[in-house]
Amino acid sequence: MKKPTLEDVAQAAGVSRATVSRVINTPDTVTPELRVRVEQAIAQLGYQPNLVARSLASRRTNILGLIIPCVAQSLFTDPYYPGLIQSIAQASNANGQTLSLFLFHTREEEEQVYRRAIGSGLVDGLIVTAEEIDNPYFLEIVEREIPFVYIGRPHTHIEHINYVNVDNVGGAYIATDHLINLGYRRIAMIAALMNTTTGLDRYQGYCDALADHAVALEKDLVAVGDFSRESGYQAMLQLLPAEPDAVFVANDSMATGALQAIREAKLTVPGDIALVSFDDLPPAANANPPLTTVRQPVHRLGTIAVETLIDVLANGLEPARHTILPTELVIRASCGAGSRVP
Amino acid sequence: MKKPTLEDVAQAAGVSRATVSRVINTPDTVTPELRVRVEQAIAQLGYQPNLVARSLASRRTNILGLIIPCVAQSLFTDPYYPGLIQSIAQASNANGQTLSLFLFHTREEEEQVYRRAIGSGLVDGLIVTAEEIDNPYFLEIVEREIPFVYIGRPHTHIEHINYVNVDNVGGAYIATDHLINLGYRRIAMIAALMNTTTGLDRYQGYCDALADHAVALEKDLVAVGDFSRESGYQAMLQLLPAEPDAVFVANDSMATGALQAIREAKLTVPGDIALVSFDDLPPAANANPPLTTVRQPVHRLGTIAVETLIDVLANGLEPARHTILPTELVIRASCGAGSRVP
DNA sequence: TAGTTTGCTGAGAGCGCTCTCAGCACCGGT
DNA sequence: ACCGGTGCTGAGAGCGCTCTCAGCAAACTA
Repeated sequence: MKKPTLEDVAQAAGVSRATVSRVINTPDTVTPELRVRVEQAIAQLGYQPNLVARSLASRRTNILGLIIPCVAQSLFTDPYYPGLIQSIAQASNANGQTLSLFLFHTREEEEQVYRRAIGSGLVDGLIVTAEEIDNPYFLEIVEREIPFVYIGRPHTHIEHINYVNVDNVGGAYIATDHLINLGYRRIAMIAALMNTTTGLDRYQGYCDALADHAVALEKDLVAVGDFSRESGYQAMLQLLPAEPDAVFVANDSMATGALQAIREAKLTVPGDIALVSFDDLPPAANANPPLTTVRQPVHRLGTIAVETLIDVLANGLEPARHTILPTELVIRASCGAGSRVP
Repeated sequence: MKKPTLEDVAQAAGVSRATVSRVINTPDTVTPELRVRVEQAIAQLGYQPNLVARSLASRRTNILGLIIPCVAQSLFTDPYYPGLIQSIAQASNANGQTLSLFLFHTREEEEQVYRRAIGSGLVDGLIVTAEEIDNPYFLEIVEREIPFVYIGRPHTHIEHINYVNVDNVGGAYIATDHLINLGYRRIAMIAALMNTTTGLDRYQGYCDALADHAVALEKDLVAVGDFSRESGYQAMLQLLPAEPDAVFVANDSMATGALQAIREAKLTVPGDIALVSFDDLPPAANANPPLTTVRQPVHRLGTIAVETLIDVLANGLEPARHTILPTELVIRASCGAGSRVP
């Protein structure tokens, strides 16, 4: 049995195609009597509109694309992306949109995936995360004026980009500030990828806090990782000889790595070294000891990204929308607050 | 500037629409001379086919749907799904398909999401994970003969379901068998949700192994969790009074919870209690001590699911395809192998 | 009463593509 | 020279929907 079409419903109800379309899309423009007849026909035939045909005719697919370049497999190891994907999916549902996921790992995949996401008419708009700022495809999105929202902070040299981001500078500041207030002075940092704005901003906040308290920034108290647990472990190994009394780590995953390095060095947290990190994803609360960490509102990040995109779709690209979400320090055991007299 | 269409390319190249279409879809049926002319026109105009129009005409969208019911937020806490999503995305790319993600958390969302995924013509086929077996929408997929692949083992009372699964019974068997061979005798199990086939199968493997070695199955050596870390913690608490010398835990997340409960009881792993779990996701290797665990090939699971679906799409529903992937025991510290003389 | 205005409905023209089918040139076989 | 292939191409009919616009009756204004 073939799927019924608008035409079939129209015939069954003894009206025109246009009227059935109206009953579905703008019910209040149809006489109640006719509407009921059409609704019955729809129910009886089990009619469901064909979204593809609708998209072609209306030039609106109601599909949102989410682009995530899976550099360094971090999608797999860091719970940040699952949370983001989930919230974006949820927000898409709430707005009646379908979500298409564009992940890629290699350059060839990237080319192919972007081709499908851009200019094929498949998606109405795009949410882009963690893309390198000078990526040619990313620039193409901007130039072709495809409605999109960036998650993160784009480089400033491109104007009029819609984005939503968390306050990384501020979060890193309060984390470092917290350590200083607890009386620590040799505060190290395990920073992250300095070619990402996130890595840059968190380092910035650390520097700002030190400066505001007139604590000198020492070169050998800063190590750099790549957000992964393993890199946190290595960075901590590198930091240990400098004998820090506290470490601010740019994310939770690296902090768990650092924790292991400290444990293996027969030192304790926070007794010998205090730790504060960033993200507040599940590993933070589950670590031993539980991590004091800066919570970023991942869920709101996704929700607002979708809402911003919907707004752009409805009201045009101008003016550019920017949202910076506040962060919050979650105090647990690893910073030594409570066990310590400043 | 409007997007160029087939018609525009045809005019620019001085051929018919049909010929341009052929150059794009079946290039070798067109005279080289014409083909070159068309290709130049395409390049010059920057033409890209409109996928929506193509879908409507060809009745093939090349979109695959992935349905994940986010019961109990486990998508967020368990790294299983991120890995699965990633592999499915990658396999979709490799097969020139676009992936649409259908997640939902509430009943209303479920209704809405399923409506969009089924019968709207949006997707060619579906990959369904972890759905309750008596879910009405799931049954609808089966009845309407929508091409789909189930990830997991469906209940046997529905025939002709394509599925791909890991050998949960076998994996649980080798895990338990391993503990028995190491000389443990009071082997407890933290099982998982007995209304899932995964939970059931892993329990089955445990029972089988005990039976084969003539070790009695004791009621108070079995506790049940829901795959979450927290439930593993609770289950371990419940098990502790029965004084097991080893525990087989149905997944890694619960094992990390169990680890914490054991640590808090001032007992050591594997000294006082040995632990073996299931999954081999990142938390397993990163735990303290590292977990001996049964590795399931998550990546292949996703790849094969996609390939099976593509096969169904190309060659029809019959016969039903079943794939069971083998599991493998990864021996680390938590089982006490090496430190123990059986 | 005539002339608007208003409110619904149906006809029909697309949306941009695929795909069948007829048409036409050209081939070799007889 | 005739005929049945063979290989390409173009015309045109959809795919299932939206949306404009004309048409028409009822309601209002003067």
